[in-house]
Amino acid sequence: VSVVVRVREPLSRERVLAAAMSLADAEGVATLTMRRLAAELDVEAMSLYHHLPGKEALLDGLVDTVLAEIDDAITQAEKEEATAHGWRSALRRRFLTARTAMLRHPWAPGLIGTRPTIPATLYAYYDAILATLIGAGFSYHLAHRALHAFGSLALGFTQELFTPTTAGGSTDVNLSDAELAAMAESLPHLSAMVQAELHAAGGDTLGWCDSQIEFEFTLDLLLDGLERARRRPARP
Amino acid sequence: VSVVVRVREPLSRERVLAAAMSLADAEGVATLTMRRLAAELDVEAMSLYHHLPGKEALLDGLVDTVLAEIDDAITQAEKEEATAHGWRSALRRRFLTARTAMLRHPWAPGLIGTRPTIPATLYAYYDAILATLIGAGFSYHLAHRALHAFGSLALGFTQELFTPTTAGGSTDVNLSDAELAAMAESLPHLSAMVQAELHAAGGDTLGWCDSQIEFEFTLDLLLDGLERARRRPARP
DNA sequence: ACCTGAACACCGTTCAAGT
DNA sequence: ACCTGAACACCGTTCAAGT
Repeated sequence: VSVVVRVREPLSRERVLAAAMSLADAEGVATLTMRRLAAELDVEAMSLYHHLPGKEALLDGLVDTVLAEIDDAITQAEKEEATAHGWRSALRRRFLTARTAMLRHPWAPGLIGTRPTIPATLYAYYDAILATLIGAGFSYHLAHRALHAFGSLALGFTQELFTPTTAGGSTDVNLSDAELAAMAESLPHLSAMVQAELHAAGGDTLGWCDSQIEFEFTLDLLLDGLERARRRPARP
Repeated sequence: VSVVVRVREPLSRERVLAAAMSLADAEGVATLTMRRLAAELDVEAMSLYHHLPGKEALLDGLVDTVLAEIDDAITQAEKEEATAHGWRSALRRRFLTARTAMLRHPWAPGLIGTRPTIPATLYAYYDAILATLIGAGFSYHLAHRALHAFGSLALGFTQELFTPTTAGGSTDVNLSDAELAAMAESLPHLSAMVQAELHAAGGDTLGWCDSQIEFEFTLDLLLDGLERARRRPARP
């Protein structure tokens, strides 16, 4: 008899991280358990511990991988080209590039926000931002404040509290007339705003709360403010 | 024989939430398990389910409680007084008030950020912000963008990625000369910034990364930008 | 009605044992 | 060396049973 032997590729830190990455992308970071991840790799949960110290290390590894992805996306050519157009467009470009990576991995912001220690990669990332600011004549003091002001925007995401995707009287939401009336009474401005914006968007629900446009608006607000602060050299 | 009977106060949703609140404040939201919370109340874990449908409801309840705390702190008198001084100082006051509540409950930002559904209380909170903006002549469109731009600032917290509290060569950090040199080489701008800022603060580590000042700086940056956008009525 | 013990289906992780 | 089974100490939650 002839026997086909399916040789399993040996496990490795890289293979484990890659599997964790696609599992998180596909089914969310909540489903990422050691047992489930092991099953995905056709292995027992305990085998993972030979390549990673534990789950915390796994999560740290995921964050590092995403940060590396961002850095890869910001190619040298891009950096130089953008720098030629000034610090403002250089950072704008950088943050928007980071954002595309974050959109690929929707779980990353939450993970980055809850990690107990700052990943070492992040320091290099901020050093690069600082290089741009200092090179443009920012004082260390103002550059420092700029870093804080950017906050999570520097990594391409925002902490959105207000996503009233289904709060309005749009067609795809089933609210009774009574409910709509109650909402118009208890939340008059919110209701009016949703109506006005939906009307302006021509009933196009996609135009309502376009996160890309909102992101760029907020970013430009900050960049403009910093540019003004930069030209007003006296410290407050 | 005389018998002293210690009558236990009966459980209630309020008592459970209050206990959860103080447990989270004292030991962090991570230690908040149904079993641990029950033990704190001198009761079995399963008793909690008579007053709350489950753990998700418990967490939702915690968020609602914090939001109610913020709303209580923004008294009517404050609102009116602040409104008399314009939308800018009204919102500034509101967001700084929210911040004090968040400082009392450091776990709240993380919880609010990860809750799957938006708490109903939040809609009322945003309706009040909108009332201020619209009353000041904001268009619904610009007001909408303002809400997104505020993001978590409206609830008094920021997603801080960069907290180099111990990254510098400060006295309370034990870095060898070799490590310092390595850092100065790999992270030149970050090192220089930390040095410059520590020197400017006169070696006062407290003056370095004062989160209150950083918060107000970012907030003013946004408020100034929105004020300029308000006076430039044409939509971009 | 309110509270409870035992049990179920999960976690991350340890450890001794396999090859 | 790399992988594994069984076990431990936890989770949230269900359910039948107590009072």
